[in-house]
Amino acid sequence: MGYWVLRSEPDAYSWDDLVRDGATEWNGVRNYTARNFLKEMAVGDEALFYHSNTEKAAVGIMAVTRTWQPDGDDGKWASVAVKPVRPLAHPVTLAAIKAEPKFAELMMLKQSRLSVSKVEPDEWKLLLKMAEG
DNA sequence: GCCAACGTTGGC
DNA sequence: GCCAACGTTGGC
Repeated sequence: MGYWVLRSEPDAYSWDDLVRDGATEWNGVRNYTARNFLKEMAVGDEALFYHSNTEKAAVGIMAVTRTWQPDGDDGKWASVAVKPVRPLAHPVTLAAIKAEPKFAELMMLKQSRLSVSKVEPDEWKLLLKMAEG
């Protein structure tokens, strides 16, 4: 089971949009590192939906429902299908993540511009604890 | 193949 | 609105 963070500007596509849609194709990623992570995703992997820019907080949990398929015409890019699992009881803000020493190695902090990043299992547990504990 | 210039992104 | 980080592009 893999764990991920998927970032989106809520003005462009938000958690509420995903809940309304019931599922979505996570496409439009145009960064090779992020693309490679999309290709690693397996059905059943879980991902936090992070609202960048205006909100700067993780707000919900998604599940991967289909592995990658080509995105765009040139065959270089990839997208996966996701669905909402549940909202977080308490959104986990970027400030809270930064304040926790155990997240020193968290990829979304170390590579702050990456729209798709990986989460280690122990990091995932702690994130959920902060969100729901 | 290297590296400077440039564009984009995201946080503040 | 600004700036830092970083990926991409283009000239050599």
